[in-house]
Parts: sequence; structure tokens; C-alpha cells
Amino acid sequence: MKENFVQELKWRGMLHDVMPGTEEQLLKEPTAGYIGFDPTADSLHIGNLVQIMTLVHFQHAGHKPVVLVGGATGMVGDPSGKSAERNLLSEDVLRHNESCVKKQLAKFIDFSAGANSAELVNNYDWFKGLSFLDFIRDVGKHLSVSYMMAKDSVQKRLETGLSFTEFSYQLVQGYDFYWLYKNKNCKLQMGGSDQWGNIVTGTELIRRKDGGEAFALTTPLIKKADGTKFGKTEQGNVWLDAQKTSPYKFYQYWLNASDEDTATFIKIFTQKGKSEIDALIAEHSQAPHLRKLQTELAKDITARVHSMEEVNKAIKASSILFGNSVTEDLISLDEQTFLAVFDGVPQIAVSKSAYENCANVTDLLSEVTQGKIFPSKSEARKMISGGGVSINKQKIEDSTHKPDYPFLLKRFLLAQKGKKNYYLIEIIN
RNA sequence: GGGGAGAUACUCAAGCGGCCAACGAGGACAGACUGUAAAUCUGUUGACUUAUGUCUUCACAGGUUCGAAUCCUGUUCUCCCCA
Repeated sequence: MKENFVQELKWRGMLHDVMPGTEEQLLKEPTAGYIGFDPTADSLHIGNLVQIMTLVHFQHAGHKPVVLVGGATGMVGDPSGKSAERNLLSEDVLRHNESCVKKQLAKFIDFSAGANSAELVNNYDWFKGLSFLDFIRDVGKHLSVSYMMAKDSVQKRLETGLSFTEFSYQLVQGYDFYWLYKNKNCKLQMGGSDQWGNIVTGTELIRRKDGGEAFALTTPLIKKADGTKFGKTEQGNVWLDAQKTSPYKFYQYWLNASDEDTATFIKIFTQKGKSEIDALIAEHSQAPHLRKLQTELAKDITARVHSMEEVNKAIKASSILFGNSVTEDLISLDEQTFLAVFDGVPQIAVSKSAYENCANVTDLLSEVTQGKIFPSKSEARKMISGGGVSINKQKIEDSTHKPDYPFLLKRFLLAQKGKKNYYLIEIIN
């Protein structure tokens, strides 16, 4: 084998648990391994990134990654997450999501690499034709209730209650593994640490039903050093889809990672080698204020998910928005640069007359901008008196001031709420 | 079935007839300091409006009172103890 996959994950801090014999199997021969994704949205988000990177390394080590889109399982809902039961997705939506997800995955793993090409399957395809009776005869028969009850995911829910559907989830997922084992010669399932129980049900099913041997490997749950959830912002998930999360925002998310987190993230979310990462970390600790690590991390991931071009735009935008620029710097930008910089910033159109007629800044930032910056005058006023609002990089001191700010490019105003929230107001005739 | 305790804003948690939009802590947001980090310090945190203002909140529905989150009655739910 080109590389020892298990060891690779280990030094990257991506290995939580692995079934005995897995490493040997992977060193013995190129092996097919799969990870399941929920097709609940038409885009993946960065919470999925650990699993995606696992597949990247897996393929890189010479193995064949199989991506399972959980069309069937997504309908049932895994009790491991405490979330309520899921809604049924229509087949149309399912197919749409599947193709979107595949497009995004193609940026990471190679679907036309010859022998170890990645492959995408949807478990809806083998579940839709399977009758309930067949399922309980062929699958349910092999596992005892006490075995299923022993799982953590079930135990935790016993108090609060879980439906039979959720209880059977592990069988459904276990059958996936079995099916892939039989039909795709897939011997390994990977996933987050919360999936361990479900994965093992699969290997157990393969053993009991077929006497076959299959393996399991899980990655740790990623947490941030401050204890908050990884991958969430005020606005919700950080998506890979540029429509849902602009490349600028995406880049910013990574750039904002704390020192501690960045050292972990860069191992997990980039393909950089050990020596390169060690050097970067050393360099960073020499001059932490330069935030070399964050920059490298943000660049690497943004370039992969979007493009190098988007990275450059994001860097440019960041340096203008966060550098020590003043009104003059903004005015001096040419139109093309200006628009590129503010590509990912929300834009609000305001008619010229509305702008001229508004009595004070407070109105401008609330009513006149349709509540998109501040939903009410009170909030605007509070934030202004707290010193948290700037226009064109100039702090607003007086909330009753009548707007007379110099336009940028003859028609824009840059409003800033706090340090990181920008809005572009366009004055139109 | 019998007895007891409780339900307060995002969460925890005070208040127990007027001075209560409601102490405090956490969280969140903002400011200062920094490195768009962490820590620390400061401010804001029911809504609207900017004024010695209005409105809606203290499980739900009624009642007593000039006046209630605070007292009374009923309802729902939660917890504990004894059967």
C-alpha cells in the first residue's frame, strides 16, 4: 500500500476508535470503505468535512472510498443525535440533493481514478424494493433485542422514549453495510464516534449472516477549545455551497479560529504533511500575531471548496475590511476591486429620495434599510450609543445625525455593525 | 389513592401586595486592550419609541384590591414522600 491509512489518521488526531485487524486489512490490499451522509439538504456543511477528509486520506492511501447517501436512513432518523424524528423526503428532493452532494464531493475525492475511483451509492435504491417482511426475516432475525438494547444510542433514549422506527435504525444502517459488503465488496465502514454502535451492528450482521469479516473505524467528534459547537455561526451552518455561505464568509470562518483550534484543524482539514504542519506551528508560536496558521488553514480549505480565485478575493476583502483602512482608502478603490471585495457582503438598495429624506442615521440603519441592518430603531440607537456602528469605516457618535456621508463610487455606503458585520447600502435613483 | 413542594425572561435563579420590566449568575451582542485569537475590564440584553413615555410579560383561567409576579379559587404540568 502507498500509505498506512490508520497511522495517517492517528497523527492527524482523526482516529477515535478502530476495530482490531483493520490496519492489517488495509495494509494487505486495496479495500473499499464507506461513509454515510444524510441527504437532508442540497449542500454539505463543514460539519461533514471531517468525514470527507477521512475519505480523502483513504483514497490517497490507495483505497476505494464509497459514499453512501442515506436516502432511506435519512427518512428514519438516527436516535444517536437527540433530534426529533425526521421528515420523509420525496424522491425528487432526494435525487436532487444526491446530485448536489456528489458535485461537492468531487472537489475532494476522485470519482474517475481507475481502480480506486470513488463511488456514490444511495441506500434508497436497495431499500425501496425491500418489503417489511423480507427485512425482518433476513435481517432482524440475526440480531437479538438485548444486543440492540445494549447500544449507547438506545440506552440514552430509553428514559425519554424512542419510537420503534428509531430503535430499528441500527438494523437499517447495519443492512447497508451488509449490502455493500455483498455487492461492492466493501469491508470497512467509517464515521463519527457516535456511529460506532451502528457500525458494529453492521459488522456483526455480516459475520452472523455470512460469516464474513468486516471492519470499523471512527473519528472523534470535533469540538472547539471554548466548548462551543464546531461549524456553527450566528447565521447557522457554514455550508460548502457558495450560495448559502459566501466564499468570503467561509474564508472568514476559518481565519477566525482560535490558536488552539487551528493547530488541530490544520491537521484534520488539510492534506499538508506532518513536517510542513510542524513547521507552520513552530512559526506560528514564534509570531502568533501574524496568524500564519489561520491564514494557511483558511486558504487551503477555501481554495479546495471554492477556488484560488475566490481565496484571493477573500484575502483582498479581508485586508480592506479588517486592515486599518479609513474612508479615504475605500474611496480610492476602483469599481472592479470594490465590487469584488464586497461580493460576499449583504447589499441593500435604498432610493435616493428615501436617503435624502431620512432624518437621522438611526432611521437610515433601521427603517430605510428595511430592517436588514437593525430590525428596529431602538436597537440601532442602542448599538450606536454603545459605539458599535460605523459608516465608511468612521464611527458614528451621534444617533440623531442627519446622514451626509460621502458616497463610495458615487453610490455606496459601507455600514458596519460591530467588528465583523458589514452591509453595503446602494443608493439608487 | 393520601401527603408535601413547585411552575418567573435564552438558561439557571431571586422576588412573596405598591419603590418590579422584575436582584444575581451564565449565555449572547457590543466597546476597550490585542492578533479579526484567548484572557481581562466595561456597557447592553421584553418590545416600541426617546421620552419626567407607551405597551406586553412572572404556567393557564378567573377573583379580591385603589394597586398583584406576590393574596384567593379553579385548571394543566413537574417533582418528592407514603400506599
